[in-house]
Amino acid sequence: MTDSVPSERRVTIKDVAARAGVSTAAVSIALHDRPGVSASTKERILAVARELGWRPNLAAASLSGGGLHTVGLVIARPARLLGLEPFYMEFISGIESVLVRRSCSLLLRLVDGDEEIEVHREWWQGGRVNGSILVDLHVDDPRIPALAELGLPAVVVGHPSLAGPFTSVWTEDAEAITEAVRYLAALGHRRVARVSGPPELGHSVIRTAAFTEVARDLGLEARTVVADFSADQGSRACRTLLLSPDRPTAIVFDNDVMAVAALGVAAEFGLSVPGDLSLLAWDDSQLCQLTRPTLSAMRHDVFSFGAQAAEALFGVMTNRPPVERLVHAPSLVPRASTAPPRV
Amino acid sequence: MTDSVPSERRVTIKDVAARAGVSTAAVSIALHDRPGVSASTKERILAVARELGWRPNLAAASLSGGGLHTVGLVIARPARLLGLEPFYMEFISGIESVLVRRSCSLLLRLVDGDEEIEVHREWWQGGRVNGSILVDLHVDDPRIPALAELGLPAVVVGHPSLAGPFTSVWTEDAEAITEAVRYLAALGHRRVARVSGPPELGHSVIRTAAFTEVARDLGLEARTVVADFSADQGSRACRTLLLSPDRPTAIVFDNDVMAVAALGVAAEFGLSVPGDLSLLAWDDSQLCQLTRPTLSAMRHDVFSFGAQAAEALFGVMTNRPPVERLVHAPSLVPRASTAPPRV
DNA sequence: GTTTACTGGTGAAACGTTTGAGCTGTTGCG
DNA sequence: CGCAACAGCTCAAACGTTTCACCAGTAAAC
Repeated sequence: MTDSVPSERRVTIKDVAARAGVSTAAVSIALHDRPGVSASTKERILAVARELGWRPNLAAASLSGGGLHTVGLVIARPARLLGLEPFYMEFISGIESVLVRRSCSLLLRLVDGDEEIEVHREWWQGGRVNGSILVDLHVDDPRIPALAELGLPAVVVGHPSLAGPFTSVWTEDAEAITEAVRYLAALGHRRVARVSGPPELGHSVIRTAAFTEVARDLGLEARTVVADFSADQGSRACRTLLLSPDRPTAIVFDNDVMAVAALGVAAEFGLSVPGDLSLLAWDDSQLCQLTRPTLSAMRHDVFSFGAQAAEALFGVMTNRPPVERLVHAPSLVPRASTAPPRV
Repeated sequence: MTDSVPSERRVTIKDVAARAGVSTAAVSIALHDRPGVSASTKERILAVARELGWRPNLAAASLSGGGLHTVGLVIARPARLLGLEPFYMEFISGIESVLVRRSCSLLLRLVDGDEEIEVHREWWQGGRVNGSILVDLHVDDPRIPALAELGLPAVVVGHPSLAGPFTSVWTEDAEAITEAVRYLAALGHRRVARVSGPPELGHSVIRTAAFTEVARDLGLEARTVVADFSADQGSRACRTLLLSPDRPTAIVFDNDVMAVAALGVAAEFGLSVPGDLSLLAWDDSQLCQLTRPTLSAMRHDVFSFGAQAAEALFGVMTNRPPVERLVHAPSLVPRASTAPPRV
């Protein structure tokens, strides 16, 4: 194959201006649909721009402070864990669905440790993002004060009580887990357990508190075992529970991957699901419908969750007053993995 | 909460220069570790930069043509499908593992239709990316000539025969599927089938050809049914196969999601896996180990695949001579879903 | 017929960095 | 001693936009 010619010089706003017989300022104005040029010249400029195949150089634009082009997302989880977890990809899809309409792109970074703040600082001070979305909110999250001081426009995914001065988007976890436990109680379960995500995460704490409270109210025996969302630790946690003297007859999981893993553990133990053991997943993805038995789950529209976060971020970036956005409460989708306990 | 002060003015190279008593040029030189300043001044400059908390403004840098900061990735699949498919997130993780070491970020875009070329054009001409990774290569892919003409540094994930002038990174699919079919034949299967991905994809074509060829060589009865990687279509394809007069005793899938779905279909039909039907997945992710029975799979290290692609891209961006990189052939991981057919 | 207001535009500075040409002072060589 | 070579540094232009102050013309108001 012949080396393709790397094409002529990049066409700039200057070229458009020259060809249209106006100044670059006029071109800029026309392209942004701002008042200052007549309708006819605007048309002419736009036509020329189209004809020449002009594309904005956003590096230049962001240097001189114009436009919103990029939002940042940093995910701080071990890379290997991310593959299986459908959550993030769906969340990202949701974000993108909003960005695309605004011709905005997503800058993504996966980090292992706590270098997240530094990444945000580089991005923001480096003029590479116009705003960021913060996920996996911790209790007393150090990112909050750090990013607030930077003046970075951001939206936090997590409960407002943890979000400091930032706009936050969250789901009503407490309510959802209450619904879940009530449901299990209604089926007749008296000993329920929960396998949670990492206790540093804000929503883990919230769910744990609500879980404990509703169980007490209903007079159930309840315990929570900590895991980290991975299949491995989910299995381990499940084994721990099943080996305990008074093993629970129902288990709620903080995501779907762990619930799927638990299905395998139940098989190991020769327990039938849902006969001997009921399982309830969280973050209902297609995963839950692929297993046999299918998994009952707390459904949560992650896609539109991401979209909401992005919308909120645009609100912040365009200086609309901050709001707290409750997306919705996950709702119970009963499938084949939950049933009354055998007596 | 009080509005946090948006912090003082951004600290620029000029501030550093002033404080260190040198010119901005000297600072730039020192920061890039280029020859032109003495060791002592360099030290001084770096110290001042650190002290002042200077961060490079990459918008400015890329305007004046310096440095490699961003690589682009466009994924063109329906957003909803992306959630479940572990492939991309793992692939992205692999890319990131390389980028991070070079302080480079990933610009991501999900598109629905064929607007991908336009996105690349905007990114490249807009000075937002220094190079891109192309995935899901089609036969006669229109992106190849378009991007070649742009002069965009890129790496193609797919077979070199489809990559035009670009460096390509690929896995030896033909070899792998040959291994898979040989394995099934060795187990005693005489009627094998395959559920493929979309036929537009380059690797679908390659796999189909190889599958047909090896089956003929081995004297097997073979057929391929087309699907699109989704659980839904995977199930449908599987049903089609199981309803056919001479139903196959073994099925190979082009990804893992469809194989998992097939497990459910087998259950519907009252067929035991692997007794009545052997299933073999592709792109072995943790998903394959979560099911009961666990799924035999063609393992493929997607993470390092992504890493390789990123490495290759850096090669291209730094003008190292183009090479074709074979990552490796997927290898068979036998688990519980494959066995000799019941007679 | 002068002032006022507005429309439609221009010119130039600014954003923060890189880079190549040029300048200075010291050292080495003949 | 005179000149070349070089290290170490400075100057200023350039990258492509945006924006703000300003100006010319025209129309409306008085």
